[in-house]
Amino acid sequence: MRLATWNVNSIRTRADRVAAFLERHDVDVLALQETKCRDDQFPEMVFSALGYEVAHVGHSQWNGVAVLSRIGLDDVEVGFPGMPSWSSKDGVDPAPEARAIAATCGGVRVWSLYVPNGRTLADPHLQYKLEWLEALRVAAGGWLAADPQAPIALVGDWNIAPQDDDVWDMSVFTHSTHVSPPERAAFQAVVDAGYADVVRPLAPGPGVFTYWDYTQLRFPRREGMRIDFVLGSPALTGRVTGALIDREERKGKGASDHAPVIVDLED
DNA sequence: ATGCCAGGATGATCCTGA
Repeated sequence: MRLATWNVNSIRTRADRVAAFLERHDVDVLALQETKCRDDQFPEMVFSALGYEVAHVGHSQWNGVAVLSRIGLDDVEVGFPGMPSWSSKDGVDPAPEARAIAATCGGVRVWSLYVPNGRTLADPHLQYKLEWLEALRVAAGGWLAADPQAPIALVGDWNIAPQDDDVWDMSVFTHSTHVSPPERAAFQAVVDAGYADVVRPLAPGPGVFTYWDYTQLRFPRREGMRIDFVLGSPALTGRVTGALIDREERKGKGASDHAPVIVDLED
Protein backbone atom coordinates (compact mmCIF):
# COMPACT_ATOMS: atom_id res chain seq x y z
CA MET A 1 0.00 0.00 0.00
CA ARG A 2 1.12 3.53 -0.75
CA LEU A 3 0.52 6.15 1.94
CA ALA A 4 1.11 9.90 1.53
CA THR A 5 0.77 13.06 3.57
CA TRP A 6 0.54 16.62 2.30
CA ASN A 7 -0.11 20.04 3.75
CA VAL A 8 -2.08 21.38 0.77
CA ASN A 9 -2.69 24.94 1.97
CA SER A 10 -6.36 24.99 0.87
CA ILE A 11 -8.03 21.97 -0.70
CA ARG A 12 -10.52 24.11 -2.63
CA THR A 13 -7.72 25.91 -4.45
CA ARG A 14 -5.77 22.74 -5.15
CA ALA A 15 -8.33 19.92 -5.51
CA ASP A 16 -7.42 19.25 -9.14
CA ARG A 17 -3.73 19.26 -8.36
CA VAL A 18 -4.27 16.80 -5.49
CA ALA A 19 -6.35 14.54 -7.74
CA ALA A 20 -3.61 14.56 -10.36
CA PHE A 21 -1.07 13.76 -7.67
CA LEU A 22 -3.11 10.76 -6.47
CA GLU A 23 -3.28 9.38 -9.99
CA ARG A 24 0.30 10.14 -10.91
CA HIS A 25 1.66 8.31 -7.87
CA ASP A 26 -1.06 5.67 -7.57
CA VAL A 27 -1.63 6.63 -3.93
CA ASP A 28 -3.94 4.47 -1.80
CA VAL A 29 -4.23 6.65 1.28
CA LEU A 30 -3.61 10.39 1.54
CA ALA A 31 -3.57 12.46 4.71
CA LEU A 32 -4.17 16.17 4.18
CA GLN A 33 -3.50 19.16 6.40
CA GLU A 34 -4.57 22.79 6.13
CA THR A 35 -7.62 22.09 4.01
CA LYS A 36 -8.86 25.54 5.10
CA CYS A 37 -12.54 24.81 4.75
CA ARG A 38 -15.62 23.57 6.55
CA ASP A 39 -16.84 20.02 6.01
CA ASP A 40 -19.63 21.22 3.72
CA GLN A 41 -17.09 23.04 1.54
CA PHE A 42 -14.75 20.08 0.98
CA PRO A 43 -14.68 19.13 -2.74
CA GLU A 44 -15.46 15.50 -1.98
CA MET A 45 -16.83 14.66 -5.41
CA VAL A 46 -13.46 15.27 -7.06
CA PHE A 47 -12.10 12.37 -5.03
CA SER A 48 -15.11 10.08 -4.86
CA ALA A 49 -15.06 10.11 -8.67
CA LEU A 50 -11.58 8.59 -8.43
CA GLY A 51 -12.70 5.93 -5.95
CA TYR A 52 -11.63 7.56 -2.70
CA GLU A 53 -13.64 7.85 0.49
CA VAL A 54 -13.10 11.03 2.49
CA ALA A 55 -13.03 11.76 6.21
CA HIS A 56 -12.61 15.47 6.93
CA VAL A 57 -12.89 17.86 9.84
CA GLY A 58 -12.82 21.61 9.38
CA HIS A 59 -14.64 24.34 11.27
CA SER A 60 -13.49 27.49 9.47
CA GLN A 61 -10.84 28.85 7.13
CA TRP A 62 -8.13 27.77 9.55
CA ASN A 63 -6.59 24.32 9.96
CA GLY A 64 -8.63 21.40 8.65
CA VAL A 65 -7.39 17.80 8.27
CA ALA A 66 -8.55 14.84 6.22
CA VAL A 67 -7.87 11.22 5.31
CA LEU A 68 -8.64 9.99 1.78
CA SER A 69 -8.60 6.26 1.08
CA ARG A 70 -9.48 3.88 -1.71
CA ILE A 71 -8.74 0.79 0.43
CA GLY A 72 -11.30 1.32 3.17
CA LEU A 73 -11.96 4.10 5.66
CA ASP A 74 -13.18 2.76 8.99
CA ASP A 75 -13.48 3.90 12.59
CA VAL A 76 -13.08 7.60 11.84
CA GLU A 77 -12.05 9.56 14.94
CA VAL A 78 -11.93 13.36 15.17
CA GLY A 79 -9.24 14.57 17.56
CA PHE A 80 -7.27 12.31 19.88
CA PRO A 81 -8.17 11.70 23.54
CA GLY A 82 -6.90 14.58 25.65
CA MET A 83 -6.19 16.88 22.69
CA PRO A 84 -5.98 20.42 24.08
CA SER A 85 -8.11 23.27 22.78
CA TRP A 86 -6.52 26.64 22.20
CA SER A 87 -9.62 28.70 22.83
CA SER A 88 -10.60 26.83 25.94
CA LYS A 89 -7.76 28.59 27.74
CA ASP A 90 -9.78 31.78 28.04
CA GLY A 91 -13.05 29.95 28.36
CA VAL A 92 -14.57 31.76 25.40
CA ASP A 93 -14.88 28.92 22.94
CA PRO A 94 -14.27 25.35 24.08
CA ALA A 95 -14.43 23.91 20.54
CA PRO A 96 -11.22 22.04 19.69
CA GLU A 97 -9.36 23.05 16.56
CA ALA A 98 -9.45 20.81 13.48
CA ARG A 99 -5.93 19.42 13.81
CA ALA A 100 -6.30 15.64 14.07
CA ILE A 101 -8.39 12.98 12.36
CA ALA A 102 -7.88 9.24 12.14
CA ALA A 103 -9.17 6.36 10.08
CA THR A 104 -8.27 2.72 9.66
CA CYS A 105 -7.32 2.09 6.03
CA GLY A 106 -6.30 -1.36 4.84
CA GLY A 107 -5.57 -2.35 8.42
CA VAL A 108 -3.37 0.67 9.16
CA ARG A 109 -4.44 3.28 11.70
CA VAL A 110 -3.67 6.59 9.97
CA TRP A 111 -3.59 9.84 11.95
CA SER A 112 -3.52 13.05 9.92
CA LEU A 113 -2.00 15.68 12.19
CA TYR A 114 -1.52 19.43 11.93
CA VAL A 115 0.62 20.41 14.90
CA PRO A 116 -0.03 23.99 16.11
CA ASN A 117 2.33 26.74 15.00
CA GLY A 118 4.14 28.24 17.97
CA ARG A 119 4.41 31.57 16.13
CA THR A 120 7.24 33.03 18.24
CA LEU A 121 9.23 31.82 21.24
CA ALA A 122 7.42 34.29 23.51
CA ASP A 123 3.91 33.65 22.16
CA PRO A 124 1.42 31.65 24.26
CA HIS A 125 0.83 29.57 21.13
CA LEU A 126 4.21 27.93 21.70
CA GLN A 127 3.06 26.60 25.09
CA TYR A 128 -0.14 25.40 23.43
CA LYS A 129 1.96 23.61 20.81
CA LEU A 130 4.05 21.89 23.48
CA GLU A 131 0.97 20.85 25.46
CA TRP A 132 -0.66 19.55 22.28
CA LEU A 133 2.42 17.44 21.47
CA GLU A 134 2.62 16.09 25.02
CA ALA A 135 -1.04 15.09 24.88
CA LEU A 136 -0.35 13.37 21.55
CA ARG A 137 2.60 11.50 23.08
CA VAL A 138 0.43 10.26 25.94
CA ALA A 139 -2.37 9.16 23.61
CA ALA A 140 -0.04 7.53 21.08
CA GLY A 141 1.87 5.75 23.84
CA GLY A 142 -1.43 4.41 25.09
CA TRP A 143 -2.34 2.97 21.68
CA LEU A 144 0.91 1.00 21.60
CA ALA A 145 0.55 -0.11 25.19
CA ALA A 146 -2.89 -1.47 24.34
CA ASP A 147 -1.57 -3.28 21.25
CA PRO A 148 2.20 -3.35 20.69
CA GLN A 149 1.68 -4.94 17.27
CA ALA A 150 -0.70 -2.28 15.95
CA PRO A 151 0.33 -0.71 12.63
CA ILE A 152 -0.06 3.01 13.35
CA ALA A 153 1.08 5.97 11.22
CA LEU A 154 1.31 9.45 12.75
CA VAL A 155 1.63 11.65 9.69
CA GLY A 156 1.43 15.30 8.84
CA ASP A 157 2.83 18.75 9.40
CA TRP A 158 4.68 18.69 12.71
CA ASN A 159 5.96 22.26 12.50
CA ILE A 160 9.27 21.09 13.98
CA ALA A 161 12.68 20.69 12.38
CA PRO A 162 14.15 17.99 14.64
CA GLN A 163 17.75 18.25 13.41
CA ASP A 164 19.99 21.14 12.46
CA ASP A 165 20.22 19.93 8.86
CA ASP A 166 16.42 20.04 8.63
CA VAL A 167 16.79 23.76 7.92
CA TRP A 168 19.02 25.34 5.29
CA ASP A 169 20.91 27.56 7.72
CA MET A 170 20.68 27.27 11.49
CA SER A 171 22.01 30.80 11.96
CA VAL A 172 18.73 32.10 10.50
CA PHE A 173 16.77 30.29 13.22
CA THR A 174 18.62 31.29 16.38
CA HIS A 175 15.55 32.97 17.87
CA SER A 176 12.85 31.08 15.98
CA THR A 177 10.35 28.41 16.69
CA HIS A 178 10.54 24.97 14.98
CA VAL A 179 14.12 24.37 16.14
CA SER A 180 13.94 25.28 19.84
CA PRO A 181 15.04 22.64 22.36
CA PRO A 182 11.56 22.27 23.94
CA GLU A 183 9.96 21.66 20.54
CA ARG A 184 12.62 19.16 19.55
CA ALA A 185 12.24 17.41 22.92
CA ALA A 186 8.49 17.18 22.40
CA PHE A 187 9.03 15.58 18.99
CA GLN A 188 11.65 13.20 20.38
CA ALA A 189 9.24 12.19 23.15
CA VAL A 190 6.81 10.88 20.51
CA VAL A 191 9.69 8.97 18.92
CA ASP A 192 10.66 7.58 22.32
CA ALA A 193 7.05 6.47 22.80
CA GLY A 194 7.68 4.01 19.97
CA TYR A 195 7.20 5.91 16.71
CA ALA A 196 10.08 6.11 14.24
CA ASP A 197 10.64 8.54 11.38
CA VAL A 198 10.39 6.08 8.50
CA VAL A 199 11.36 8.55 5.77
CA ARG A 200 14.69 9.93 6.94
CA PRO A 201 16.64 6.66 6.53
CA LEU A 202 15.44 6.47 2.92
CA ALA A 203 15.71 10.20 2.18
CA PRO A 204 18.65 11.45 4.25
CA GLY A 205 19.80 15.06 4.39
CA PRO A 206 21.31 17.50 4.33
CA GLY A 207 19.32 19.64 1.94
CA VAL A 208 16.23 17.41 1.97
CA PHE A 209 13.17 19.49 2.83
CA THR A 210 9.37 19.36 2.74
CA TYR A 211 8.56 23.06 3.04
CA TRP A 212 9.80 26.20 1.35
CA ASP A 213 8.48 29.68 2.17
CA TYR A 214 6.71 31.38 -0.72
CA THR A 215 8.83 34.49 -0.21
CA GLN A 216 12.46 35.34 -0.90
CA LEU A 217 12.97 32.74 -3.63
CA ARG A 218 13.29 30.07 -0.98
CA PHE A 219 12.44 27.19 -3.30
CA PRO A 220 14.76 27.95 -6.22
CA ARG A 221 17.45 28.77 -3.68
CA ARG A 222 16.82 25.39 -2.08
CA GLU A 223 16.26 27.07 1.29
CA GLY A 224 13.65 24.91 2.96
CA MET A 225 12.73 23.02 6.10
CA ARG A 226 11.95 19.37 6.83
CA ILE A 227 8.88 19.62 9.02
CA ASP A 228 6.48 17.03 7.55
CA PHE A 229 6.95 13.51 8.85
CA VAL A 230 5.61 9.97 8.74
CA LEU A 231 6.17 8.36 12.13
CA GLY A 232 5.47 4.63 12.32
CA SER A 233 4.80 2.20 15.15
CA PRO A 234 7.17 -0.81 15.15
CA ALA A 235 4.72 -2.96 13.18
CA LEU A 236 4.34 -0.26 10.55
CA THR A 237 8.03 0.67 10.40
CA GLY A 238 8.91 -2.95 9.66
CA ARG A 239 6.79 -2.85 6.52
CA VAL A 240 8.31 0.24 4.89
CA THR A 241 9.91 -0.51 1.54
CA GLY A 242 10.33 2.99 0.12
CA ALA A 243 9.92 6.70 0.74
CA LEU A 244 9.85 9.82 -1.41
CA ILE A 245 9.47 13.55 -0.90
CA ASP A 246 7.85 14.74 -4.11
CA ARG A 247 9.71 17.99 -4.68
CA GLU A 248 8.09 18.30 -8.12
CA GLU A 249 4.82 19.30 -6.46
CA ARG A 250 6.41 22.46 -5.08
CA LYS A 251 7.13 23.73 -8.58
CA GLY A 252 5.09 25.99 -10.80
CA LYS A 253 2.04 28.15 -10.47
CA GLY A 254 -0.49 27.11 -7.86
CA ALA A 255 1.84 24.99 -5.72
CA SER A 256 1.36 24.49 -2.00
CA ASP A 257 4.32 25.67 0.06
CA HIS A 258 4.70 22.06 1.26
CA ALA A 259 5.68 18.99 -0.78
CA PRO A 260 3.94 15.63 -0.30
CA VAL A 261 5.72 12.81 1.52
CA ILE A 262 5.09 9.29 0.21
CA VAL A 263 5.76 5.94 1.88
CA ASP A 264 5.42 2.41 0.49
CA LEU A 265 4.37 -0.43 2.79
CA GLU A 266 4.50 -4.10 1.95
CA ASP A 267 1.16 -5.89 2.35
C1' DA B 1 16.38 23.90 -14.10
C1' DT B 2 13.22 27.85 -10.70
C1' DG B 3 11.37 32.42 -10.44
C1' DC B 4 10.79 37.19 -6.20
C1' DC B 5 3.91 35.36 -1.12
C1' DA B 6 -0.67 32.85 -0.96
C1' DG B 7 -5.39 31.90 0.82
C1' DG B 8 -9.54 33.36 2.94
C1' DA B 9 -12.59 36.63 4.70
C1' DT B 10 -14.33 41.03 4.15
C1' DG B 11 -15.15 44.49 1.03
C1' DA B 12 -8.66 47.43 -0.01
C1' DT B 13 -7.05 45.49 3.92
C1' DC B 14 -6.09 42.40 7.71
C1' DC B 15 -4.80 37.72 9.70
C1' DT B 16 -2.15 33.67 9.34
C1' DG B 17 1.43 30.77 7.92
C1' DA B 18 6.89 29.08 9.41
